[in-house]
Parts: sequence; C-alpha cells; structure tokens
Amino acid sequence: MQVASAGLSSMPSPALPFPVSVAFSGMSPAFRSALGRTLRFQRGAEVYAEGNLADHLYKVVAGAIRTCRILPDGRRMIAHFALQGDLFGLDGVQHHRFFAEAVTDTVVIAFPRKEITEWVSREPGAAHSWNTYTLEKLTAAQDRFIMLGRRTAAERVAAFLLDLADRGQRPDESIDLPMSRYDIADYLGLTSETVSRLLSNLRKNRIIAEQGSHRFRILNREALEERADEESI
Amino acid sequence: MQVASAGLSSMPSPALPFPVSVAFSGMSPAFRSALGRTLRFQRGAEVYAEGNLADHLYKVVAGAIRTCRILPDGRRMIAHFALQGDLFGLDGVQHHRFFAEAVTDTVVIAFPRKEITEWVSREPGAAHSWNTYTLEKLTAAQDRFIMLGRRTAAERVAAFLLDLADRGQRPDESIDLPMSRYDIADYLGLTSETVSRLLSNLRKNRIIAEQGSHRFRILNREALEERADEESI
DNA sequence: CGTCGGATTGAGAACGTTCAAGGGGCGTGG
DNA sequence: CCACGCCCCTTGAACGTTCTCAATCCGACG
Repeated sequence: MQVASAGLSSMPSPALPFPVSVAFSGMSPAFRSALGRTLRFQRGAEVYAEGNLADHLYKVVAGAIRTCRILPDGRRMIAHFALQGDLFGLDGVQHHRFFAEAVTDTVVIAFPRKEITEWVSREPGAAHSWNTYTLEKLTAAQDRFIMLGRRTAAERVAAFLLDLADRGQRPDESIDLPMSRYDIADYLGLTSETVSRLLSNLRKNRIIAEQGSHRFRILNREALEERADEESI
Repeated sequence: MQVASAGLSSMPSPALPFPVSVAFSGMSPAFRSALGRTLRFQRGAEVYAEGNLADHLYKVVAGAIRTCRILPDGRRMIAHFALQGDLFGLDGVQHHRFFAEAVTDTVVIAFPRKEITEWVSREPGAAHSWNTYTLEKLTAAQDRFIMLGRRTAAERVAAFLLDLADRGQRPDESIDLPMSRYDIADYLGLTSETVSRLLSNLRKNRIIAEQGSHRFRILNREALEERADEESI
C-alpha cells in the first residue's frame, strides 16, 4: 500500500503551520507517532463509533474512510468519504455523531484535537487557517443540500464521478471507486440498484468506460458534466 | 415589530465576548450602529446576492431570512432559515455561494467579518467559542444530509415542525411559520403540494391544529415525534 | 366587491424503489 | 487446481411515493 506524504497539509490556502504539517514520507515511524499516531484498519473495521468522544482528528494516508449514521429502521446515510489526504472526524463538537469505517484496508494518522486547539491558540495565523478550513467544510456541506434535495439520480451519479475524478487528480481521467455501489447509494440518497443502472447507462453511452467494477475512465467529460448539470460558482 | 435583544449572543456555550454581545434593546440607534449596522428589509428583499463579497455576518433581530440557490433550470433549494436571534451569512469563504432574502419584513444587524476576525485573535477564549460555533453548524449540516437523503416526505415535514417549535420556544407549543409552503418545500427538497398535503394530513389526524395558514399548534407532540422518527443523539 | 398570490385538493404520470433472479469475481478449502 | 460459497453487482418487472398539471379555494388588500 502506497503511503502518501502526510501531515495536516491538506489544509486551506495558508498551509497549516501545525507541527504535523511536515511531510511524513521519509520519517521514522517513531518520530511520526510522536506527532500523530499511525493506525491501520482492515476493510470494514471501525475507526470510531457514534457517541465516542471526539478527541481526535484523522487524516487518511492510504485507503478510504466512510462516516455514516444508521437510522433505527436500517436506512443508512454516508456523510462523507475521506480519501487519501483527506481529514475526517469533525462530526461532532464533544461526541461523534456519526461512525467511521474503513472502506478498504486503510492507514490513518490520528491527531489529538487538544494539540490542534493548542496549536491554534499558539501559532499566529493558525486560527485563521483552521477557521478557513472549517468554513470550507461548511460551505461544501451546503452544496450537498442541493445535491440531495434538488438533483435527480442521474445528476447525482454524474456529479459524484466528477467529484471523485477531481479529487483523485489522475492525469488520464481514470476514477478509482474504492467503495461499493451500496456505499455510493447511501452517499447519494439512492439505492444501489439505481446507482448500478445509471453507471450502466453511462457505460452504454460511451461516457465512461469500465475497467473492473471499481475503476472507471471518463471518455467524454463534457457529456458527463452536462449530465451533472454543472452550475459552478 | 418586536425587536429582540441582540448581539452575537446566540453563540455557543461559552457566550461570545465579542463587544456586540451586549443586549441592544435599550441602546440608542447611534451606539448600536457603531457596533453593527442595523438594516431593515421588506418581505422578499435581497440581503446579499450569490457571488457578493462575504464580508459581513448577520444576526436576525426580528423577522426571518432564507438563504437559497437557484439552479439554471429554476429549481431552488433553501439552505437555511435564520429566525429571530439566528446568525446567517456564513455561506462562503470569500464570496457568498447563496443569496439571502427576507421571508417577511425583517430587521438584521450586520457585523463586519473583519471585526469578528480581530476579536477572535484578540480575546482569549474567543477562538474557541467561534470554533465551537462553526463546528456546531457543520454538525447540523451533516444531520440535514440524512434528512434530505434518507427521510420520507412525511418525516421531513414532521421534523421541520418540531424543529421550528423547538427554535421558537413558545410555551404553548404553537409554531409560527413565517415562510410559504413553497419555501418549506424548497428547504425540505419537496414540492409545495406535497408539503400542503402532509400538513393537511397532520391536521386531519389531530396532530396539529391550524390557526391561520402560518401558525400551527402541536396537539399531539408524541405522534409528531413518531412521524419524524426521532432518533436523537 | 373584485383581484391576486398563496394554499389546497385531485388525477395522472414519472422517477426511483422494491422485490426477485441471475451473474461474476475472489478467497477459501478440498 | 478446481469447486464452492459469499458478496456484490447487474438487470428486469412491478409497485409506490412524490411530482406535475390543473382546478378550485381562501384570505388579504385595494
């Protein structure tokens, strides 16, 4: 499993001067764990449960994490997919209001929130960086309201693929979908059957090409963007 | 129009020591405007447009505000209703990504964000308060994902009424719905007809009683909570 | 008293779900 | 190495919830 350069460096414009923001790549495991503890999770393993004390923030080094909630009747909603380089764990003030699981075998670094708080109050500019980061997250969440409230199934799936493509940043427009159709459905507020049908439809229309059920390549980005009804800002 | 005691006091547990947190009620307009500018908007008037510089934060003194976005084909989504005492305007890092309108005739106070930033960096504890506030907003947004992605129309309407009842804090379980059925629909990801039908249904089942189309009273809170499928945490 | 915007109600259509069956990939065990 | 089983994915058909279109109603206001 490839280990990415880590730290809290996926932060906003003024890169976070938090000590962990240095690249971890070449560091010894001992030093790395002094800044943030490295944890490994097997596919399906729980990182934290709903209700747990939210005393850490996590960064995905490799793999993928989903944060979910399950309703009493079994309906599940996925709030967020954290991919390589993404932070997660900000789903509650005191206690986690979602649970987090590994989508695939995953390596994360856990940073005590206390340290972040101290860093924010200590370093000049840190408060601004941190604030910008949470504000960006808030803004992204609001965009998702529109997705879930006003977009059709086809638009959601197309937008999801584009989002993954942009986050993946692969040169050849290939998309790695580590999660199952069920996961995608629970992220988009659909059913796995609908997701499957819509992916098939995109394949039939030569907009995407399948390379195994968890890897796609965008053949016609323009058409995909049209289906996502991209209205930027 | 009744004017509430104002300031940024609707903030998290450790009340914000931002200068404007003092009650405005008895102050002269001159002094009030030195801290935050008081603005009045007629029903339907725009507070800010999508794309405007997000250089202020607003507090509703009286009335109600909606923050919305409209898709190219006319579909509209309302991200947030700001009622008496609520803050709004945090819908973008640099520029507003939604527009804000007055639902009814409304009085708001506009605080320059610059002042808030300065206050956060100046006052001890302010950073923590502010951070907690944005984190609470982020958490609330995540809860809304479940609402929009996994709840039925009936559950959404019931939960919406309970939310308004709790925010309104009226002793007699009466709910003031300043917004139209269209607004409610665009907030819940439904159509106005569906909202209307479900409200009629609640009325027929003696769960709520109508007191004019913009005021309801909860007759049977237990039944309403059951329909909202309340699963706390 | 008439007009207008919003609210309500009905009927039919559509989108997405549900239920059901079949297929395929992968790991495990024989 | 092959067979089996387990997921997960795919596809089909029927169903149901919600939307769309349309008519009517109601209350506020001139």
